[in-house]
Amino acid sequence: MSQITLQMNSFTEENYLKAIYKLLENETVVTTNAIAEKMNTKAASVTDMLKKLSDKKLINYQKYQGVSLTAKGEKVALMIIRKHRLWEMFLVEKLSFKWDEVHDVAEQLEHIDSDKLIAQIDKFLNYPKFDPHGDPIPDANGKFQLQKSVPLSSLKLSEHCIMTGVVDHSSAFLQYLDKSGIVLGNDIKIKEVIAFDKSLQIAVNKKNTLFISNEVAKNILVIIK
Amino acid sequence: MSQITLQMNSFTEENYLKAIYKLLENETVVTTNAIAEKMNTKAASVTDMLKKLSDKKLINYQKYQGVSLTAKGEKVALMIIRKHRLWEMFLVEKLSFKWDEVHDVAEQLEHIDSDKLIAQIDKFLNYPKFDPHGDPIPDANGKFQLQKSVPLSSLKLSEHCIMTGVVDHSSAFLQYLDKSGIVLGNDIKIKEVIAFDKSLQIAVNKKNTLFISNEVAKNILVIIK
DNA sequence: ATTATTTTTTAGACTAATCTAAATTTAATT
DNA sequence: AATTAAATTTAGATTAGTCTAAAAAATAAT
Repeated sequence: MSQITLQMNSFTEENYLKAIYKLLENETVVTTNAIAEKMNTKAASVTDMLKKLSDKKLINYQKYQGVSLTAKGEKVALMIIRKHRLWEMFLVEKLSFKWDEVHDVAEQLEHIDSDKLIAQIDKFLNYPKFDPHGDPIPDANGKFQLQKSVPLSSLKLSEHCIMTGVVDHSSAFLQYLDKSGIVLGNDIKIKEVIAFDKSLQIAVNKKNTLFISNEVAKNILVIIK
Repeated sequence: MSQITLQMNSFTEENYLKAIYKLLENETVVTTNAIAEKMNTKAASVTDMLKKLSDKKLINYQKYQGVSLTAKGEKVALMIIRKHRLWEMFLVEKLSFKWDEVHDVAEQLEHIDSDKLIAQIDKFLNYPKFDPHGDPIPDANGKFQLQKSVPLSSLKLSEHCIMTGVVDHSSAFLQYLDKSGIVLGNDIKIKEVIAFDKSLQIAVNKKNTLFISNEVAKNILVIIK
């Protein structure tokens, strides 16, 4: 049986590209040592991989000069991040994982290779734009929703928003949200801002009115509608 | 950082164990060549792996004598089969994959390592006992449903079952089944029982509705879901 | 019961990803 | 500008999994 060798990237290559992508969010060029630290490996191993990724035209690399991603490399990285975040969403929304339990499993699931699978998961979740940590989920073309999440505490009176994530992942906080019926994707409107302590009166999904402290509001991430 | 070497099996080891398990369903001992063929590899590679699996006490192996699984090896194989079949079920039931589209993806998903994940998928699917092909799904202890087949004619209204075999093996009957599109492993639901002659209206695979006589129903063996 | 054939194993080599230790290049400091 | 320190790369090994070709064992056939 003939086996088409479709230019696939190994798990390891994918992980390097993802690490480089994340490091590039802060810097314009990333160093060998930074990658080694992030990947929990040694600089010599990184150098070897950089040559390989460079040969495959996934990164821009000149000896001793650090690396950046090519358009092709960035696309690959974004698709992995897309898969990672969609799987995290799936685990939380459909399989009742806690927000702090999903990472290790998503690290594995992000490498599953099936366009149909990820398209169906996306659909099953109703095309979420943010993952449970409030991070944006790139679409199938690698484009992000251009709005980024902000703390609920930064909103003004009568502003309208959608809950996208949390800052504090402690189970104490998550349990509080649970008890209060505040769930990812909820529509939240600021009904009153108490000047004294910056506590808020909010309407959740246009009916459930409740009071939350500024401390809580600072830990809830939202996008403004 | 100290890395605990938790006796994990690689993807490759898992695939060998699964292949051996499947070959053992027909034979009491399996040969190097049979494994090579199933794994799409060469006999020499198989020999190397057999030594490794034997060292890990996952198989019983004596040079030139073929192999069988140890209790430990069988447990590992069963857990992979469990994961494979649960994932297939998930893909078909929740993500609207067709039966013939699920295999390749399930081959990847079966190696994801997370007890919680598989427990939750099982729960999410409401603890199915059979996969979309009618194959039984081992439980978390590696036990299969030891339910015995009964004639379809013994079921009550709206009961749900899986076709497992026939009583009458005549070619006339088998041709009738073929023509009616009733295949081993099919999901069958009793939609109506005609009191007068005990004939049935059934839904095959949740869509294909047809009428069968009591005579036919007596000759179709099923297990109740 | 020998010989021929098939099956299985060994020997030696290859690739991907990693490592340590040494060499080289760049950056920082006097 | 010269020297020291830090970062990076090279050289050479290692491990998992694979391969080809040759050797050894088991099976089949005369």
